[in-house]
Amino acid sequence: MRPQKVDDKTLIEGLMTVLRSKGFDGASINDMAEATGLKKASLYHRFPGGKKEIAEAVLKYVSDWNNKNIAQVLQSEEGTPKSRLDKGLLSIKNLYNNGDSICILRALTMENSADLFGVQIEQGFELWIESFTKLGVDFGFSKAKARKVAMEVIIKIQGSLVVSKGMKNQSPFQQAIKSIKETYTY
Amino acid sequence: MRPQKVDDKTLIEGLMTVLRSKGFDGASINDMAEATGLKKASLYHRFPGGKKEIAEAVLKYVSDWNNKNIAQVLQSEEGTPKSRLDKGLLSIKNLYNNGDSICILRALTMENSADLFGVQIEQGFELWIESFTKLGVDFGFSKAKARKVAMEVIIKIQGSLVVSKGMKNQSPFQQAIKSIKETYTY
DNA sequence: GTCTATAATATGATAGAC
DNA sequence: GTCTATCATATTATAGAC
Repeated sequence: MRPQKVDDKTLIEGLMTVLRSKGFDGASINDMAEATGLKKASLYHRFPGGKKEIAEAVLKYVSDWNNKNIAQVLQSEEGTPKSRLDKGLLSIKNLYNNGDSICILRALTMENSADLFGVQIEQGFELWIESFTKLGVDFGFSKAKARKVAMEVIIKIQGSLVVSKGMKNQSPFQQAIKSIKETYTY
Repeated sequence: MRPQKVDDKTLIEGLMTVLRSKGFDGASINDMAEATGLKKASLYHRFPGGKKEIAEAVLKYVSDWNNKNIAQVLQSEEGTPKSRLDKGLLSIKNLYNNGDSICILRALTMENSADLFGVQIEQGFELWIESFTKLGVDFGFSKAKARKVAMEVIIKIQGSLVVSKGMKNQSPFQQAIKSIKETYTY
């Protein structure tokens, strides 16, 4: 065996970048090879199932990231609810490059990819909603109010990302993050 | 010349359905042929520029639709602001099949399509924002407040569509429409 | 204007050398 | 584990009959 040219994490992150900027149909194996520095056949060696397996691995990585940087941060026992909110929102800002990137769940929510990865996409959204709901409860909201606010938060993040990308202007996203802080602290 | 098999409007609407459910890269000319009942070569006859020209024609159709059903309705001289809001929101509900469909501007906001149709997409969002801003002014808001509310409305619509599609549940979209009415009437 | 047939290219995927 | 070479298929696009 030759030495591994690209480590797993770097590889997955490169693949994720391609998938979320081009979508499942728009991202060719060649695109992925160029982005990661591996050749097509090497990608097939590491993901024998081809493009579908690649997307599944990326979604698994995203799920792990969400658990670590959203769920665990927002629901941690340490720190005040406010400090956890700030930390979570900072992770989100970085995740979306301050409004310049698309959410990969959104990028994969087209007919073809939604058919293939519907469950993973659904669970991704669920995790965010549950995490923000629990945070709202810690802020003193009733369960019902907390869930309502959580939905509004997720919707605001997703919507502002769509608008920011469509209008080539990051401020809708940045404003949305600000207003989410106010939602919880006033 | 043989008789025209499909009229322009029916054709464009069929093409629009394919484009917004599969995206620019995901929609093949064959998909479009099947959806419209024409053969590939016939599509090339009517759109010599191929897929790009098809998408441009669809975006032109969308722009006209927006002018007629959003801009003109919201900014009409007739009726109360509230009645115009209700009429516009009803058009929006129908446009997105009550939360079951994706916004075509969103579907075409991927790297490839955004590069090709960036200006049209940008103008599409602009039109919505301007229209809702003017409506807000008619409701008695200051210009600044009206624009802020308009941005929140667009973001809420786009975000709720993403979440509804991702979670296979139309209620986020339906709730969003309700809450938009409240935004203007309380 | 629509169709069948076909060309040219891109893409997903595999075989086999190193 | 990575690579070059290759294949089969899908896709964009065109030619020419009706």
